[in-house]
Amino acid sequence: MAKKPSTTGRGRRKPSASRSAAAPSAAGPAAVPGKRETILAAALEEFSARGFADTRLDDVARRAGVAKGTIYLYFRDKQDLFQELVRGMLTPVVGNIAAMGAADVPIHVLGEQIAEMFAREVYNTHRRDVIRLMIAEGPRFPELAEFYYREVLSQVMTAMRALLERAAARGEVSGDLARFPQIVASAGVVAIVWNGLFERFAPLDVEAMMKAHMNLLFPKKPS
Amino acid sequence: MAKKPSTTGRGRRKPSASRSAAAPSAAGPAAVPGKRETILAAALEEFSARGFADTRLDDVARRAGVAKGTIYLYFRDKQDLFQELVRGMLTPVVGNIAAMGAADVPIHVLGEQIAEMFAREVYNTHRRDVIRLMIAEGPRFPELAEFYYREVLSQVMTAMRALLERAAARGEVSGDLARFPQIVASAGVVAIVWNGLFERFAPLDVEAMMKAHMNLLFPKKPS
Amino acid sequence: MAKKPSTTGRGRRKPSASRSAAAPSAAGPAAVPGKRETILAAALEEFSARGFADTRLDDVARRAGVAKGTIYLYFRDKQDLFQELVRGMLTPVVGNIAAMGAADVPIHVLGEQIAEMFAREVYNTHRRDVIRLMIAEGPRFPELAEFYYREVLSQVMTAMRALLERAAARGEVSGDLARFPQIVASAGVVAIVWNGLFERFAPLDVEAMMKAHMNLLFPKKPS
Amino acid sequence: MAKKPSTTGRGRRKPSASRSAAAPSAAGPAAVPGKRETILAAALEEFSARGFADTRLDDVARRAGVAKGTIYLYFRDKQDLFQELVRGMLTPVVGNIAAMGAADVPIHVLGEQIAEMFAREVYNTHRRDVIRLMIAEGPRFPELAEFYYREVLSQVMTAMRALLERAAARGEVSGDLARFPQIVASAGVVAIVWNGLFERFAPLDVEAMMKAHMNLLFPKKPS
DNA sequence: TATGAATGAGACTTCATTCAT
DNA sequence: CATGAATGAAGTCTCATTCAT
Repeated sequence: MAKKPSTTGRGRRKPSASRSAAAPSAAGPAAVPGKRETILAAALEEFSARGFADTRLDDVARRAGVAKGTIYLYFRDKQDLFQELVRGMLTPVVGNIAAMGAADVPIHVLGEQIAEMFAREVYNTHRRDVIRLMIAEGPRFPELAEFYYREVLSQVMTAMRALLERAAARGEVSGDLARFPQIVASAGVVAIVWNGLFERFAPLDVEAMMKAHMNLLFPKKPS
Repeated sequence: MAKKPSTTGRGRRKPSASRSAAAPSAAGPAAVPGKRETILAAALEEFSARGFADTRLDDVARRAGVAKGTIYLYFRDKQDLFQELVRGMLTPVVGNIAAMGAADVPIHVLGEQIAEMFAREVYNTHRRDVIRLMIAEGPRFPELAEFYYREVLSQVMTAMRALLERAAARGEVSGDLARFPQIVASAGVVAIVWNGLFERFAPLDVEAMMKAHMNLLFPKKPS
Repeated sequence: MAKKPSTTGRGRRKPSASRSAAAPSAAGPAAVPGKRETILAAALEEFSARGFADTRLDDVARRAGVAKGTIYLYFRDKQDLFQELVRGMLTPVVGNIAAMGAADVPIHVLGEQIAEMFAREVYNTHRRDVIRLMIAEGPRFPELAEFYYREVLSQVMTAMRALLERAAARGEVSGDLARFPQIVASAGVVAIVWNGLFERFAPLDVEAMMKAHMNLLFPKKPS
Repeated sequence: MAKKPSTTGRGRRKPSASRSAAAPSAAGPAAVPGKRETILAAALEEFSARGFADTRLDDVARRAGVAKGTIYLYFRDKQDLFQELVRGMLTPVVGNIAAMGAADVPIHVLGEQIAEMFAREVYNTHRRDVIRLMIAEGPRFPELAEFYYREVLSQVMTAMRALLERAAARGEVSGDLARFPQIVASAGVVAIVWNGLFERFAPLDVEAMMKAHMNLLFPKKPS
């Protein structure tokens, strides 16, 4: 970051465009269909490996097999590329959770399903890397954090809360859980963070831990 | 960082010292007693606000009220400053946990104590910021992550595991918890991460959530 | 030079390439044909005037009429620029001497030819400046000195030795000269050094001195 | 070098003192008798090893066993230290040559004596290093070059010229030599330069080369 | 005299962004 | 649409010099 007014990089900052209007990321050229995706895929690799600040667009371009200038045909700037990456990766999962809340299965079954879904759809996916990025760079991208909350997390939370309230009404779980749905996901978050730092020498088995956690939160026979 | 490993330039390159021993961060000039601490405090503010890469030593210096070069009297370089900051902040808490494992109180009481201690000693402290930094920058500082694990976390884990195993032997908790002591801390971690991103518009009450979590993990009357 | 071998900073450090292969100086962008040469010419002026350490790339860039960053498109760093300059200037002369040894003229004629060639091809040329640089900075560039010896001087020496041995066999010169071909060139070297220091107030006529020297080493009528 | 006006280093330049008046180097404190010499000795080592620009006063101070500030009690600045070093080392040899011209021995004997004296008093001495420094840094120290010429070289030249003119009058040598006394010393200069660059892998036997040269210039039996 | 902590100007190098082709 | 050479602002680190003790 340079000065307060500007936002990120070091280079010349566009003297215009208040980061909201502008064209590229909104619509984008539809011409070569795969190119935007190619760039996003390359960006994912690079951002995951180095974080936002240390990723060079040169490397993204090289990895995507395009010229550096081409990136600017599809994205306003580095930050826009980053945001579009996160947005594109995380938006699709929103539906999943809402769907899970629909089925009316016992909470302890649901817990296992959630753990499995998380492992399958998120953890063993590049989405894990994106969430890691979100966690790491989020404080510096308030806009993005807010977007992420609004478009993704809040919906997940709503679905979870509904689901937990129903279970509470049935006497399956404590009402506290509905107040803090984050608790249900906490093992997953910890796994992402932990393995982000210590995987090399102290790896954590995400799914096993999540299931253990679920079993504690939702005992099978509360008899 | 900018400069490079080349070999000629005006200054002779430091004979290296593999970033660990070396003078500055080890002892440093003791002359003005508070100066090192002043710089560390300023660094904490800046790193917390902007992350590692975007923090300018110029700003650290200005905030500390010293000249830029002075920083280099006490720290080898920006990375050393960062590492010393993390090290200095987190090392002191190691003892706390070990101490808690000693007392032989019922697990559900211990849970509350842990939640309180975490809120008091970590969350409502600059240590929260340092942990946030650690989480954000850790993947790019393998050395630091390793150090942090070795000096801090592994000891916490050991103490927790011991404590949980004793409780399991007494039939107070499931044996699964001893396998994943991270679960006990997960609410705290999630709180740090969550508030790091969403505090402005969706703040999370850490202590309340941790206590709720503890009550779920360690029910008061398992009768 | 300033920056350092650290590991974090914004830019990923170049995977190194032991300062010899690597891209820039090898091929470089061929686009604008003259740009590399323009930069080298500017570098020659600046290095000649100030020496390696005191030359600012800012000045080189200004003189070449390019932006500072452009230099890094063609050369890895300041040292690479320096080395490429020396290499490019001196390599071409290698052939000259070898050619002179071919003709089988009396040694005293050859001596005059060498003196003339030296004056024309080296002394009254920017090559004089490069040799001056080589002499001044060589001790700090062992690699470059070695390269220079291997690619240039050793070949010159070999040619000279052959030439002198033939003359010795014919009884034209003492065998000592073949042991120390440097002697034949010594007047030229001294001229470069002398005028480098004292030209303003005590200039030395190189060609005259070299011819005088040649006449002493190779008397016209040894009868 | 910073800007044209200033002279060398990078640090704050004294806004005053036109490098000529000022106290330190002129008289210097006489108090601790050896301290000035200690510093000069340390400076010799460092300057010889690294050249002017790359020598750090920190290292000079450390080597001399004094504090950095102490250097400024004896020398105005880095350049003054350098100049005093060169001056102090070379001034003493002035007398030697003048003395040699006095004795009226045959020129070929004198030649051998000069070669021996050079090897003994200069080459196998730190004076070699100083001359190397003079050659390397001279172009950047016009004043020093001038001083060196005025105080040392010109006298050597005068003595040599006289000596050679007498020999020429006696018919021992060509009159050309008196025009270019530098020729007599050229082998010595070349040796210093050559070994400065290539000693590691192609060392040159100075004394042998000088004697060979002398024998060529002053044949033993011109009968 | 001597010290050595502190200063801060300076220079190298990087890389986001632009724009002529 | 695409390219990639060129730009130049920015930031880290160095070290000559000062000055309070």
